Amino acid sequence: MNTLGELERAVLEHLWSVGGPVTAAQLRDHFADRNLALTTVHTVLSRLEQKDFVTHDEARPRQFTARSTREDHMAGLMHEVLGQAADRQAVLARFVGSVDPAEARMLRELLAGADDAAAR
Amino acid sequence: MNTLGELERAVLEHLWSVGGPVTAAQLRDHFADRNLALTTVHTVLSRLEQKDFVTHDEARPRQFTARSTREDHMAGLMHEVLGQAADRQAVLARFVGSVDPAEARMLRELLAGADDAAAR
DNA sequence: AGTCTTCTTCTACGTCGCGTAGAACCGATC
DNA sequence: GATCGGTTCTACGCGACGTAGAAGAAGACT
Repeated sequence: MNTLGELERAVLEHLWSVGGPVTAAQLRDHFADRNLALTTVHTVLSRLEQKDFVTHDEARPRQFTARSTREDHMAGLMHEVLGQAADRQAVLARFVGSVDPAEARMLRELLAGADDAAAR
Repeated sequence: MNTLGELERAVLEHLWSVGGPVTAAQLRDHFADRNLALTTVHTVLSRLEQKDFVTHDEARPRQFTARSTREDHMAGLMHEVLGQAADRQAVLARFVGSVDPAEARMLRELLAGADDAAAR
């Protein structure tokens, strides 16, 4: 399963919110409060790369980018959890049983749309 | 977030599948292939207790029980993931966008029911 | 009651992942 | 080719987890 450390998560989060490519120096500056050494940022980035969350180009100041969007990642995590369940339906039932009403309505609409698409 | 080790997970899994109370000795026997010492099982159980996944009674050979069901636990995990998302709706959209049709239909029914209940 | 047996708790060690960074190395620029 | 910023290598400390021996407690047996 997914297992990211605190800093790893924070870095990935920043890559997501920026959306585009980011250099190690920019990351260090973004986390100025933590007073990180540049090499620390590089270490974290390379670990994120090993875990396939991040890629970098070959430009001289390396540009790092998140592989997937935050939303896809999280939806993926949810599917990962669900995938480990023996009784998927039971889990889904508990899950939707405790989403708030506004989100429930949104889910219904989304599901109705999916149905239309499937029917066509 | 939730972070369980391999053995911790396996033990919890067994408690879930048994459903009822289980002794440390029974657990050791269930994992006979691993050749675990009883104390190892106890350590794992006490760590699971610290993490609030397990309780035990005061009977002489202690009886250990999982606090929540597997389904509730997993639904809870899904909510935990969702709870960390800035844009919950976007995540939900991706999520339901990739459930298989049968499960989508089930979800629609469940959500319709929830709506009825909320409307009353 | 005193001891034997069994179960439980305490303490500890090895390993691994992560935060952290110095040291060494590489590529461009003056 | 010396210098300077950027990159990779190597490593250390710490906390979590698998693992279990040693010590302690609660009954059982005589």
